Amino acid sequence: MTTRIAPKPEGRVARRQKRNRRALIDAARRIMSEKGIDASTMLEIAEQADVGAGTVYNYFKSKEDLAISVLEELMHDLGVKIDRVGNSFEDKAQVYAFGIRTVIDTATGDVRWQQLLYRSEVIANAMFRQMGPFAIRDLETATKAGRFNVDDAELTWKMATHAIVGVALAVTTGELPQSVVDETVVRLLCMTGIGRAEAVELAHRDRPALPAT
Amino acid sequence: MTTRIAPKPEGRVARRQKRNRRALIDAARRIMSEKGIDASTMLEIAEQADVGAGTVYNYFKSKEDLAISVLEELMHDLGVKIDRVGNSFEDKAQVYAFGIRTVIDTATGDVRWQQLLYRSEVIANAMFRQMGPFAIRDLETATKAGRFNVDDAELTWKMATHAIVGVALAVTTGELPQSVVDETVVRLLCMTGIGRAEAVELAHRDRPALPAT
DNA sequence: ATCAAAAAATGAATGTTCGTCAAGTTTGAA
DNA sequence: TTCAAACTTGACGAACATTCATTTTTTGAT
Repeated sequence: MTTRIAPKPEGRVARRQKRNRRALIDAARRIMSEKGIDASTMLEIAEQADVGAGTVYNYFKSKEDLAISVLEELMHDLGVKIDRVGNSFEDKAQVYAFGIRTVIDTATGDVRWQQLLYRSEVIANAMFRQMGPFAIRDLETATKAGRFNVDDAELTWKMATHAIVGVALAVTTGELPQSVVDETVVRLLCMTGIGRAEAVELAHRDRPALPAT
Repeated sequence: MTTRIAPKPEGRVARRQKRNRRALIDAARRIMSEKGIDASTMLEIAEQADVGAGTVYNYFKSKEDLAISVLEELMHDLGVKIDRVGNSFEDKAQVYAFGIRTVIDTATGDVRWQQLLYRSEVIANAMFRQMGPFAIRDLETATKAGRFNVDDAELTWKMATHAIVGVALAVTTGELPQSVVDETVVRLLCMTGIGRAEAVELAHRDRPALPAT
């Protein structure tokens, strides 16, 4: 006889807060993707999310903090999606190859990413943290299987994220042509200590499409 | 009998402009190195350079533009200095290895660089442009000599600059220990298509010190 | 159901900084 | 000396991130 009505595992407040947080991240992503992080204003984001200007600061410490949340979510989602597909490969080296290939394709192809690349260190860091667990695991697995030669997977992944963002930015600005993507994958694979010939072979295997957004 | 006094190849204006430009870049470098690019104000830079606030904009289109000039000069100077020493090596692969090693050591060791790393894409781009002529030439020379296997040196260098800045930033923030520098050089050499064993050997050869600043 | 205290939301106000501009100064040629 | 062009200046406007006093909503005790 403690309670007759169903227990409330989550109050109205919690729900509203979840809604607000979600609305803010969605609004920020839309606006920041369109105009770039710096050119986006907190007021516009708040309006788009339908909350007061001050409310944003109940949820995020600063504009930078909000941008980081946006980027981390973007990276997290892509990481999970890649991981689901990638696990189907037999060759463990191919798992990593598929992952970096897909990230680069997304970074250079998805308009939602392009404006975000201008804050390289922020996006690279988000990529490092959110996709790192998968990428580092793949590097280590492939090394144990004798395919790669990587003893500091964390460092290798750190280098890879920054290189990926750098190339994606150069492609986006037109400084480098889209066609460098292939060679970028090859170079990143070379970084794992396999020779170039093997890297080329690995980079050119057929790969499945990602499930749609 | 045209002029008796020494010819004036350069008027007072030109001299003042040279002084002002120099003073501005020096002031900007000092202040930006200390507080970071974003936290530096144009007013403080102008005062430090002893010119009016508006004058800065006669020399630089914007704060960003001034920061780029600072970084390009920093990169240019280091590039030239490295190039002078590097040319003494017989092994062409060693020239490139020495170059990237020195850049990383400087980036992680010189306090004047540390605050600047937070604008990764700007500093990586300055590095790409100013040291690119040397680095790309070295990559191509070593490839022709059969030491490296690089057919798109520009891309390889683009990736290297971003990776270097990324690692340097991680070391600066304490996210990665200083000791990763060795392995970073090895990975960057791997990127050139030589195998890992050779990269390790190349990275660990003795190297001469740079002449002091 | 009522109410007071706590939590959250609000948007007007604050403070900072970039970049502009009208007014003043310097330059060097005539 | 005179003058127009080029340069310098610092006060100012506009934009924006963040703060904070107030108002609104929620909570839980009675």
